[in-house]
Amino acid sequence: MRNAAETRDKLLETATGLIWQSNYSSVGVNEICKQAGVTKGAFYHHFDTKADLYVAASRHYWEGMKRDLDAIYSPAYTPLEQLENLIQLIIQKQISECICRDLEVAGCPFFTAGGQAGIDDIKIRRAAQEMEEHVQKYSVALVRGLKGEGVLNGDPDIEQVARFLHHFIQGLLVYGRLMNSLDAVRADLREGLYRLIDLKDEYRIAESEQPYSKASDAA
Amino acid sequence: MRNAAETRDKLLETATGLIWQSNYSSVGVNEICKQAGVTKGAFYHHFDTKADLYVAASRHYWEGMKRDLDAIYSPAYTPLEQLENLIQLIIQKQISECICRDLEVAGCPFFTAGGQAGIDDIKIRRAAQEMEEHVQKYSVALVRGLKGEGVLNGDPDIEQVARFLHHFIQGLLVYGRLMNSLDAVRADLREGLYRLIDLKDEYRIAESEQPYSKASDAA
DNA sequence: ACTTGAAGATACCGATCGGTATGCTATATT
DNA sequence: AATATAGCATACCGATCGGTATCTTCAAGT
Repeated sequence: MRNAAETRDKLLETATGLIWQSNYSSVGVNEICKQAGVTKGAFYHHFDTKADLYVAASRHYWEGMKRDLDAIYSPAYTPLEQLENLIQLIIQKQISECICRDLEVAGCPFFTAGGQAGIDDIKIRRAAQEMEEHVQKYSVALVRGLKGEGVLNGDPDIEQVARFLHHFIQGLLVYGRLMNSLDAVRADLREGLYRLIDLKDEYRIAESEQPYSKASDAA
Repeated sequence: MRNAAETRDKLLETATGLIWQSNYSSVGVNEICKQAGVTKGAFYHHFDTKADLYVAASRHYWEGMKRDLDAIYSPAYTPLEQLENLIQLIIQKQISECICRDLEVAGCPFFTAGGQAGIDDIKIRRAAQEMEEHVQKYSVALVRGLKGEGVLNGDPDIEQVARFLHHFIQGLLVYGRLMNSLDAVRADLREGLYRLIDLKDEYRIAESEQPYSKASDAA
């Protein structure tokens, strides 16, 4: 009974990290255990299968992301500020998540893994779908706020535009990861989102006048 | 010397198919050989490593896609028609590629695999980058044509918008695959692209008046 | 103090992994 | 016809795969 929760968390985070820098099927249980400093007996004491660990890690990861999203979508901010917060968060996350790794862009390991899962890996797929549903709610709220504020052109389908954001962000992050270039993400993120939500020109922020400097790592 | 090219092609296409319905690292050499009706000796006669097969399969896949792209981007079409062709091709490809498989949406296996590859799998990454570079040229040509035709609002950065298309399409296909819903792709593809290229309203085609019916499978 | 069960350690399981060594066979070359 | 080599088959390699069986340890409940 010596520190069960800590062992579990260590496994969760180690697994997330390893899956992050490669992918689900190429990361072995042995490797996870070794890096987590945990024996296999302990592993299978906490999780029935490797897939179950994955699902747990996915939820664990979402909890952290939920905190971030709650923060940037706080009612303390206007919808426009929330949008800006989102842009900054995406960039910032790539930096923080890639610390101690050799990647410039991480993306979301669980989402991409879910998109690559075969029909057989139902658990993996469901985990990604679950996260997708969660994040979609936040995006809908953002777009609804923007629309309510009257900063969008036309009369868009809110849920559809929310999906647009998601598609684009995911695609961009995969691209950024493929090219191993965070600058590639920076170059396209803002303008792409602006176009997808069709933000009125007068509310757009030019790339040259970004609020924070790129290197504001100060925690 | 009995039919070397055929054996090679069989391996290439079998590998592509298998990787398609799952992913690179979870598909074994044995499985590929078995399904291709080829022995392991034959496999390693044609390819040095599994990764080399993957790269070859990637190029083989690109050759087919290049033919498709050359067809839809033919000078016989106006830029607007080319755009419409692209939309139809993406949908159609998902249908044709998924025949005999249990997936509704396939996406591009090589691109997503490249995006998930670790730093170590340089070959896999390079293959995806290579294909990315190729397809980007086509997208640039499309956007340039559209801009030249004067059907786009504003004065967009052509290369950037071309990248936008790619990000969005890839993200959407991963989403469609995750949800296993081709309708999800259909629902967002056209409108998303329109917004990213900022096509003038008068040139947009409403979802309800699509040129071909959804079920036109006739080869 | 004694029991109980969670937490974890060690050793092992058959299966499969990517890859190799060697041999056979048919065709092309001389 | 003899030879050489591409094309392929069979058998096998050590390593690793996900998972299990069994054991110890330690802390809480009574």
